Amino acid sequence: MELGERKRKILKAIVTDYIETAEPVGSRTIAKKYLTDISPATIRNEMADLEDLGLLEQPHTSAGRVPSDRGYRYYVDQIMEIKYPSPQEIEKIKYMLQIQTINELDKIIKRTTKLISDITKYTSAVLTPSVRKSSIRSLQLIRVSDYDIVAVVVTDTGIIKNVVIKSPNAVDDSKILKLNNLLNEKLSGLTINDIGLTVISDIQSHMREYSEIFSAIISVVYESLKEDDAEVYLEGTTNIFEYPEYDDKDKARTFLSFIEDKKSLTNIFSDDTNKFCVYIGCENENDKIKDCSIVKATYNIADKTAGTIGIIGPKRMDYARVIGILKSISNVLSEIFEKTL
Amino acid sequence: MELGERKRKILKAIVTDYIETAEPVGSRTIAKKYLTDISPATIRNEMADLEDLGLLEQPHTSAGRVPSDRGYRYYVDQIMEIKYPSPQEIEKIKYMLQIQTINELDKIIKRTTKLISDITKYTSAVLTPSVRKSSIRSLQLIRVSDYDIVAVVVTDTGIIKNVVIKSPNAVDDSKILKLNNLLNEKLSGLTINDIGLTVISDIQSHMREYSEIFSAIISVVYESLKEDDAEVYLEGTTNIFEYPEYDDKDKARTFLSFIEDKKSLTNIFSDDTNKFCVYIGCENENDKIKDCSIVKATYNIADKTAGTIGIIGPKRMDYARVIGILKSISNVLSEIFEKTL
DNA sequence: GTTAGCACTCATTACTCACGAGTGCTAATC
DNA sequence: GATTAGCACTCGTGAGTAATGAGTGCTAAC
Repeated sequence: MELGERKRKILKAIVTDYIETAEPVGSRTIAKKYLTDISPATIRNEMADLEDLGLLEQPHTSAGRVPSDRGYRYYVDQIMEIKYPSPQEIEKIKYMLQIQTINELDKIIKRTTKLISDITKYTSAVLTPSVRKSSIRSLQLIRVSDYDIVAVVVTDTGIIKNVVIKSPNAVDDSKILKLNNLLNEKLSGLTINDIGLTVISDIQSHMREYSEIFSAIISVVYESLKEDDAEVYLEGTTNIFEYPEYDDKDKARTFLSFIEDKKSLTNIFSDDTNKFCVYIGCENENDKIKDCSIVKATYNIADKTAGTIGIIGPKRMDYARVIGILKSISNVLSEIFEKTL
Repeated sequence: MELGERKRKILKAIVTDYIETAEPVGSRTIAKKYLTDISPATIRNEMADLEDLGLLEQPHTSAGRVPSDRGYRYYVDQIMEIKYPSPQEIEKIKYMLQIQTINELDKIIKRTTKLISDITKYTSAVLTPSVRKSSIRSLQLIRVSDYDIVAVVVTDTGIIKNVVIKSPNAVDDSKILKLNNLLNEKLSGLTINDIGLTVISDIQSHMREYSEIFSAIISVVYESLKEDDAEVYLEGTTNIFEYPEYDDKDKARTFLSFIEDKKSLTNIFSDDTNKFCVYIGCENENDKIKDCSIVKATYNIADKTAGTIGIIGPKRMDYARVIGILKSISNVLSEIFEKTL
């Protein structure tokens, strides 16, 4: 859709003002604050056009205009200029994410989640990397007691996963060692999806003597790695109370109950077909967040897409700023995780 | 405080009715629903007495009475009879907690959290066991690359913890093996608090040749185990919207922002001096939850107090039922965890 | 094409008033 | 002396009304 220069300016003014004030913006406000050289009447005409185009909406006859979902979309795609954090701010972000002594993957991701919600003042969500999409770097069996084995899987993305295995018959250290070496040799480098029947039966043929223990191990390990284990961390869930759109109890409730449902949240954030993505209002599939917007970006571990960071908030969101922040933090994270482990 | 039989009955009626209806209860209601043989006027006199004793409160002159914090306390301590789930229900709980194929500690605890909030309709919080209070059962080093080691610590309470260690100089499998054996021998059976300078220097004396690697390992492992790693799982946070006391936006917000602050939550729930505990309203130290109640109970792993389960909700809470449920679930959990790993 | 003027719409707020639930007190009753 | 009926009083709640003002669309003039 091609828009004249003046219409663009008016749309921009409306979005900007509405993001700031949360009040429908009228023609007079625009003429006074944004476009001092045109009269309110002209602006009214233009606004009527923009409404006909579906970019603006009127809550009721005697109110000003509010951007529609399509209006926000046009603003995001065609008008807005991304506001990136300054180099100093980015340095500060880097510093904040690595400030502690213990800098495990998990800790950094948790810190990132908190940081995003602190900076943006929206609710942040971060998806941890999943074992499923990673390949196995090392698999180690630890004998805890005669019948208890712990399998530790380390992936190329730096995830460490533990699986407890109850062995059907007693194991000793030498058995464990043999199994260990074999499994490691056969499985390392493979992703979960690579582990099929051929691989399993290949290992099995080398392991005739311990077949019972082996099948106990392989089934539990496989089961545990197969399940989608990506988790969503959330922070700043109560930030929504800062925004008048959630003054209404039911609105707040709907939002929070959506947030509480980790499954659908995981679904949305595990889709990493795009490095970067904005969903505005009814562009969201889930009805519960038809009046929210989601902005998300992926981050890499060892140069491979591993997880997603994002925020969720009211449609009336400072897109330019949020997008700049998320893109920057996503870069910082990928940089930190460039060499992992 | 000694109360006459009739006063006890009236207090009980008021608490019961208020818990059910959330409306201040008047003398007429009591005379009609609970104590049909006394007249409203008599009940009014008794209620005035109970108010003088500080057990009841009046929101305003022309309203009925509401239990005060002390009123609830008296009810919980002296009047209420705990409503335990039926044996069938307890069987169902057991079943629900172990229904999945993968029954790791973590999964069971998460399921417990969800179950509690589902059954009680309040917000549930469960504290995971902490490494700090456990003793080390096995410590295993895994060599992931020349400079990367993962230490896996398994405790007697079934916690498995991973620590990533960057070695200052390259390590090979034989070094790892030696370190492994030594650390295992020296550390297993000890709690974190037991690991002092004497133990460390003892190991160090056996490890002159690898002193650099050793100190890298021991410092990171120690650091990581020392930090309080008990986590609080939450479920049913939006349940509060069911209760009219949180109709007010600020009330809901205060509650949720308290819930979001994992630190203070962990603090409250890590106190396991009592196997079972109820905090009513202003008995809570934190101002944010002065009009909430908390009920909590500890659970055991391998016959040792390991964590806490609990709920948090409005003071107007079905104490008899909640207490029965939590005590039962705590027992079920301890039973499941009797033999761990 | 732009703008001033004006009638019209409609959410918001303040105000009033009747209603009713519940109390405390007094006097009569058991 | 304890219990109860009767009654005046309090106070939150909800309905109804009117004034206010922000903002619009339309028309006619510039």
